[in-house]
Amino acid sequence: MTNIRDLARVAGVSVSTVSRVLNDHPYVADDKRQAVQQAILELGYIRNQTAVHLARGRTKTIGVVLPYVDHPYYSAILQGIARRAFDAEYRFLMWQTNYEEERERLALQALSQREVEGLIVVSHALAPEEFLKFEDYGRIVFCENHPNVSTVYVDHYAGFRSGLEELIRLGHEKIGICLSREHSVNSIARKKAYFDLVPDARQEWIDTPALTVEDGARIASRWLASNERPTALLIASDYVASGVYMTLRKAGIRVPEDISLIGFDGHPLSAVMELTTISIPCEEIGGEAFRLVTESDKTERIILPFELVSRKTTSVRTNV
Amino acid sequence: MTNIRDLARVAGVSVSTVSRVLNDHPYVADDKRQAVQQAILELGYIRNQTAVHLARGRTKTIGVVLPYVDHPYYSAILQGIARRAFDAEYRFLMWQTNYEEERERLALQALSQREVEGLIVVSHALAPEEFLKFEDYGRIVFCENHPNVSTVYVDHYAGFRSGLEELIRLGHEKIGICLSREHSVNSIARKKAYFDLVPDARQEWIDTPALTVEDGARIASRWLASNERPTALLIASDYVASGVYMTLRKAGIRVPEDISLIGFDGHPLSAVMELTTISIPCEEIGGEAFRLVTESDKTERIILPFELVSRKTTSVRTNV
DNA sequence: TTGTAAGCGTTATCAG
DNA sequence: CTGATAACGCTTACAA
Repeated sequence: MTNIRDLARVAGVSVSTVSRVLNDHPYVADDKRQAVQQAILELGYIRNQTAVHLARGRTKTIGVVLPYVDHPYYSAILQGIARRAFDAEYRFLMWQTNYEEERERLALQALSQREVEGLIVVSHALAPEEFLKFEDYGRIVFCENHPNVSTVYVDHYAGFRSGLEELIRLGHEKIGICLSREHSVNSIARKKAYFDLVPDARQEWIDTPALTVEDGARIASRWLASNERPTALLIASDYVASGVYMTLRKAGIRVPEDISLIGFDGHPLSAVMELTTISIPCEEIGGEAFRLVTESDKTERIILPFELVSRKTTSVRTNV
Repeated sequence: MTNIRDLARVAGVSVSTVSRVLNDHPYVADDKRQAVQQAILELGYIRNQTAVHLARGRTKTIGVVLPYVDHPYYSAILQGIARRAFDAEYRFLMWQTNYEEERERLALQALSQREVEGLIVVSHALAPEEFLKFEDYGRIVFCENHPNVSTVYVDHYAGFRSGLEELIRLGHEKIGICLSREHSVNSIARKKAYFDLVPDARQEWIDTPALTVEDGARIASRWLASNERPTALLIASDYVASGVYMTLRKAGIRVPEDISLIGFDGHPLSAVMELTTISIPCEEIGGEAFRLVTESDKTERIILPFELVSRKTTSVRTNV
């Protein structure tokens, strides 16, 4: 493999001059520059990035920790990261973790080993403190609301609150909620909003996990089988809400007459399904997280807005 | 930053011994091994992967080229790649291209610059030959059916054929198809199946692009507005099919009485929507592609199966 | 504007 | 089993 030294020899210059040409430095005489470029062509030289990384002491690569790729919320965030990374000529490595702590630790290890310069933690199982132990090795940005960390997030307490307020306004009293995971920060915030706002909030009306369309089907079946049914459901994901919606309709339940449904995320699917939803800017979360991890030099907290989008799955309570 | 030399000094051994300990080589005396391990703890040593990469001449990283992350087909493949990569202790860099040639070229550049050892090209805009020019730098595996390349794919001609045969068997004559992109290899194969099999195949009954739920809504509107309507639609993605389905139902069209619908991919959504679909093993495509790019040393072609899953959106033609 | 030479932090060969 | 020492391919003071 031809290297910078071969180039120098053929071009009749020193390696530093070659390096300067390669990096578009000023102060290189035109004839030398051309000689180097000529040699590059002649020898079919291609620069070895790994060597550049080592010599520069940086990789222009960040790491992304997320539980699943195959889920609209995460893939939307990833899309946001990918876009910004491309523009900034950064690369990123991804750790798809299934929420397994061991996998998350591997990302942390990569950070300490200087493989990546920073980490975007989209969602995680490990305690935030575990991540912060590695702060010395590079910036760590979360996409969830933890105290004292750099984070880009949506206020899920307020988000859920707005959904619940809407349902209460519509006359609903028996309201159930569906949470993605039992103990995630987001779920805890959402649960708090539920108990704070809904007088008749009940533990048994909290369903979890709510991550996939299949979860939606399960939640609907459970609702159908229960003897005291909520008249409204606030569901932490449009995907899941779609599953609930379709399964209920299949069973002859009328939405919104028999039950009101509100989803979350504002996924394009919700528009086509005419699902009332709380829309959040997923791509922007990813984009901003990328910005923080690469550009910011202090702990920053960015709160992105949500918006209640009323469509056809919510209405005034009509039954008991 | 403490390095291998510091370690050697503190442990009272040579750097080679340290390296041996680090790499679990045999032939290291127990006391020296322990001395090194002691030093590692003492100095809080962490190995620099970039240096390892340079010295070893390999990065244990592959590249993935794909147009969008935020699409169930691609994210499912990505999930398959991610899983296998994790197990094999490989990392991967992703180029999210929007089908822009310039972006695809950057992935190729990374291959030639030895940043990645191989490339999985899930879908692409550049001609396959452009990719093959870079074969010297590492293995390139496609997830589409091109001649003379390593590839993992589903026979989309046969897949579409099976869907069309089903519709014909059900008595449909006026059949339309929806293709993801106009000129992709998959679309060409599918179009061929259409013209080969459907006697009354018409150019105007081919709708494209069909990639997003919104495309589904558009396709449905177009169908509603047309004066000669197909009685059946074979749609290249479940996502799009869902959009078509919901939009038609909204307009009072009965599925399958008024129109039969078949989707593609076998996405979980199709089950909940009771969509007839042609199911393919997306994750396995990714997984096998990873295997080929990292393990195989010859041009290999792997054809993965599809399966027609009949559900509630197809029936015998009842109207004209 | 250019060149020399010392890194960057490892691995790996080869002699002992 | 162990240690010198030469790679790996590039960047970057520093001196000229």
